[in-house]
Amino acid sequence: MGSGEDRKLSASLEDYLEAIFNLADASGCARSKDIARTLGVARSSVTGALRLLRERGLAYYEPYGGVTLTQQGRATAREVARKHEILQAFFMNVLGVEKEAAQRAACQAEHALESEIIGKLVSFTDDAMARSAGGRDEKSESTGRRKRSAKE
Amino acid sequence: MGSGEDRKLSASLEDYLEAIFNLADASGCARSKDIARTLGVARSSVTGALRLLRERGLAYYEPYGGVTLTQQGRATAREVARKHEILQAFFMNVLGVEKEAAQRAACQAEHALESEIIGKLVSFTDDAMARSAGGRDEKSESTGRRKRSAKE
DNA sequence: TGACAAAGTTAGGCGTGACTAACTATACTA
DNA sequence: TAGTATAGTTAGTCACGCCTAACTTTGTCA
Repeated sequence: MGSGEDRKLSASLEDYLEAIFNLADASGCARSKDIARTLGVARSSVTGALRLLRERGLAYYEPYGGVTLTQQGRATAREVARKHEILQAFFMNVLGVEKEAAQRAACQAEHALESEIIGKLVSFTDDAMARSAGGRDEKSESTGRRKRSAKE
Repeated sequence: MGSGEDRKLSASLEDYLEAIFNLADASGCARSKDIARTLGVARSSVTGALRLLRERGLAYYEPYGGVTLTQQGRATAREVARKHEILQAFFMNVLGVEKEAAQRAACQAEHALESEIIGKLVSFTDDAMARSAGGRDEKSESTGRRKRSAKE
């Protein structure tokens, strides 16, 4: 049991991972300050979280250096981000929830639901969208899952 | 700000409230031991939670006495239980998730979703059920929301 | 009515996740 | 290059939510 703890991540650490993933995706490198701003926590809380992610083998991180994710960290973050997108798409496109509220709800629910249910939600959302579109345009834009650039 | 704190309840306290509500519903009175068994926690954890619920004006509770909910406690518990039922119905009846998994997922998600989304989920689940039944039998059994005896 | 079992509480501890305050490192600019 | 602003870390604290161990209260029964 040296480096990579593989216990289930807490909701909080999943949030950090997702934030780092999105920031790195947008600007190449995640800064501690930006992570703090994104998640609405103090900078010192970020430092603590980064240490935990490093201990678990999910992030590369040196004090005063930048933060990047390990291969495993990216994989986990991508899974969290995927859940988020699927849930948000369901709330918006199927239930008709307004974007901000859908965003908030997805943030909460992404930690609560297992992959089995997420999988069923994807099929369901895609079907519902296809049904409501009545086949008139190209299919399955529902989950908006084609945008992430596939680095790694 | 004397007795009734009205800050948002933690997921944990919502669970306690729901358990007390269901136990009292089933057997008239919630025992500490049964709450512990229901939630899979130690008896001492229940004692702590009961004190918090009392401080917030949600439960009547005397050491070594029984536990009952206040009017506000019952209202809150009913809302949590309602969310649970709606979510479980959606997972089972719309997504086709197996009962145990739906139960588990509802337990997690009930704390994450606000009333607006739950409301939309009700309409959606009812519609979906009516659609899939093709109007052949009486409508809106989907959410199974007619069983709770309406005391108070 | 005294002994015993079951139920419940108290005390103390641990992990997590946040905070503030104060410090250190880094980067910018005059 | 010295001063200063910004970024990041460390130290200390707090609340929450759980645990175990030991204690107290209550109820039952011979």
